[in-house]
Amino acid sequence: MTDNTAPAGAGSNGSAGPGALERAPRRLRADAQRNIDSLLEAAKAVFGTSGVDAPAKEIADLAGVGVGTLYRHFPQRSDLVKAVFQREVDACADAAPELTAAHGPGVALAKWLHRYTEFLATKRGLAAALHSGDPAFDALPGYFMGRLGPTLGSLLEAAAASGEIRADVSAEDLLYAVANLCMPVAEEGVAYSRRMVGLLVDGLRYGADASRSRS
Amino acid sequence: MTDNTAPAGAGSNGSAGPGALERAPRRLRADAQRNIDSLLEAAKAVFGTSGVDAPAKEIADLAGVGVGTLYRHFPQRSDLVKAVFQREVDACADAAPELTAAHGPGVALAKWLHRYTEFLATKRGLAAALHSGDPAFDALPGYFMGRLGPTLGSLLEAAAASGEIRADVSAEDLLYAVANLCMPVAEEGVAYSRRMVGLLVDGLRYGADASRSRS
DNA sequence: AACTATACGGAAAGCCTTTCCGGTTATGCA
DNA sequence: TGCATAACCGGAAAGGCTTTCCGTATAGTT
Repeated sequence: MTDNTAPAGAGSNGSAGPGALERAPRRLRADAQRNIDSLLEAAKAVFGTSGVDAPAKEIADLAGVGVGTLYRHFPQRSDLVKAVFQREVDACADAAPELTAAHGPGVALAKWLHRYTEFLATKRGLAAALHSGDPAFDALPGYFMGRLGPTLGSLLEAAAASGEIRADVSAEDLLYAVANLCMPVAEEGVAYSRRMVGLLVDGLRYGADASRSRS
Repeated sequence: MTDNTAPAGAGSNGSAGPGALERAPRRLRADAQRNIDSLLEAAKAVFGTSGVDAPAKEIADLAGVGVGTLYRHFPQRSDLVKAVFQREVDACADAAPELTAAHGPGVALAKWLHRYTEFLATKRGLAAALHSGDPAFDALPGYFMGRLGPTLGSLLEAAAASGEIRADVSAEDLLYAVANLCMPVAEEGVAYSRRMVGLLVDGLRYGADASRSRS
């Protein structure tokens, strides 16, 4: 639990110094770090129960802190969501190399997309948040794209090069499309999302040769 | 403008008496009907400007009535949305026969799905509302399914029978999927939705023979 | 032990939805 | 035409949520 996720402000340190993890500005006061941990834990629990757009107070109460504290550490709701799911997003991105090593490009692509689907579909409300238009979630799409875009880009490129899929679909488009298809639908559950993403993947396969000769 | 849409309560009169259009309970008082018309007109305008989840007050103000009046005639926000888009949804459903007459089953299906896409994608926030989970919009998905489900069902059946698409996808799934794909995406506009729906349609074509022999 | 930068917590402000009811007005009847 | 009244109007009020703000408390330091 005592992970030192750097919230609010310490922007995704893509270009940090050598080895420096996130100690950029100063050391956090002990109680502050404790509260951040409590908040992340509480948020994780509440997100699972009531979705990512649960009332802020619910999270603060469960964490045993005031709402003021929550907002100071995570000024935007998306900051909290980002922090909570960061590890899982990373894991998703990291799964690509293994899949590439174990399967052909086309299969690797398909399997990775289904893994991404699984992640999104089981996080109640996450997919919706990605497209809500609510300014509170503004930063999320960018974060997802930045983290997963290159990963999917490589997979797509490889699969297209091997002629297994068409070459005219961008990684961003696909990430958004899958996220959209993972929106919860009345009654239906994850199974629906799986089916539809499968359909989309088949669509990628459909015009494979044509698009290749065209480009 | 002076259409006599029957709001709130006068459920879709699928089984009205002979010729009776919507005079079921009683005649509406003249000012009431006037206000309903104003509200519909205002809602249409505001939906176009600020999306379907614009503040109720904004609509009431533009219509020149109090919020109380709005809520009396349209207790749920979905009632208002439904009333505003009813004609367009009907037009969408009615387009199917023409398409069927003019093209082969596969093409007719594809063209109809694109027409549906066009409708959704140009109504800012409509797609989002369909899946928002917000109780205010609860009735919408059912309405769309009920109105468009049978239409798409026929198209699918015909296309599957002719072997142009696989037979293992339901009309409901597809309606939801397209609605999902029409969710607005940063920067991109309708073009994105068109592309992705096209991909999905290609997915339908992909396994055509396999699914046919399998069934 | 005392001092100060940091951080806490909840009250307050602001926005939105939804309900409610005293006042108004259209409508049918004499 | 004039009246009685059911139907309808409009906005105030209640309740919920987010976000800001600031007096108070405390960790870390000397």
